[in-house]
Amino acid sequence: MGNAYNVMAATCPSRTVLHRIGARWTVFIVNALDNRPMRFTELKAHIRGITPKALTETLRAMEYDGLISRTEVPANPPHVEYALTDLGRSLLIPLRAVREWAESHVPDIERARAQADAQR
Amino acid sequence: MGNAYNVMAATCPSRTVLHRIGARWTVFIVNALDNRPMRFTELKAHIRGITPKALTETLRAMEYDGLISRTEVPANPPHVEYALTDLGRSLLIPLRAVREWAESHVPDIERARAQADAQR
DNA sequence: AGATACCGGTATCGAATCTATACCGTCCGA
DNA sequence: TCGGACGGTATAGATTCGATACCGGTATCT
Repeated sequence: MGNAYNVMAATCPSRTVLHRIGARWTVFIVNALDNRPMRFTELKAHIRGITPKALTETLRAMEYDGLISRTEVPANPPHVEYALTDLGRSLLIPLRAVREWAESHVPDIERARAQADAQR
Repeated sequence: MGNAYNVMAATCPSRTVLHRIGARWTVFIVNALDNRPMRFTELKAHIRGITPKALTETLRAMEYDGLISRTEVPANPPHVEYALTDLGRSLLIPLRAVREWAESHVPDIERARAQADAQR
């Protein structure tokens, strides 16, 4: 395939894309929206410890990048729904793998840390 | 499988692991060490735009977590080699996918951004 | 009608983090 | 002995982040 972009180049647009994906909370939001849309408050409750400010900023950035959609539902009472777009769903595949790696390698990392601490 | 860790819980150890993986430069270093060890200066040249401070700090943290090894080679002249450990190589699989996603979806994101800009 | 609660956020401020830039000691070859 | 590469540190400034408080609109309860 050999595409034209290379994240190692400082000025390559893919660098800014990777920077955005790697932002503190993006991986959480993408994983949270895995199998259904969610509301603002619902996301905030689901992703423990995220502040409303961080949530708002990350959602806005992801919407700007076309990863999620924001829909004001004119029901009674009205509310807002966030959902993954097709692009966001394609990102879910690698980011779910990252999440799973993190969850399944906790003991390995804790062991490495303990060993490093013992060494000193 | 159903492991005991869940990144969505604020106090779960997997959260700190994910935070570490998501740190600004980890994904670059893991991808840079893909197929061979590298020296400090080599890494700095390869990952364009990284500062020596950021490189040092990220390498130290990754070594602490057991993702890379740091070896002082007593050759002439002596030098230092950084390499992925087995654990680091296992992380390479998801992080390479993230990198590839970034490199292959630049046009999609640029299109979304342009459309968002036009809308306002 | 008034009080209360929930939703989807903003505003503000101090703390932590990241970047840019300059510098440093050691080793080596010329 | 001079210069340069290597593997970093030190310092300062800009940026980002997190904690906390607040706010306007809409229901619902009494």
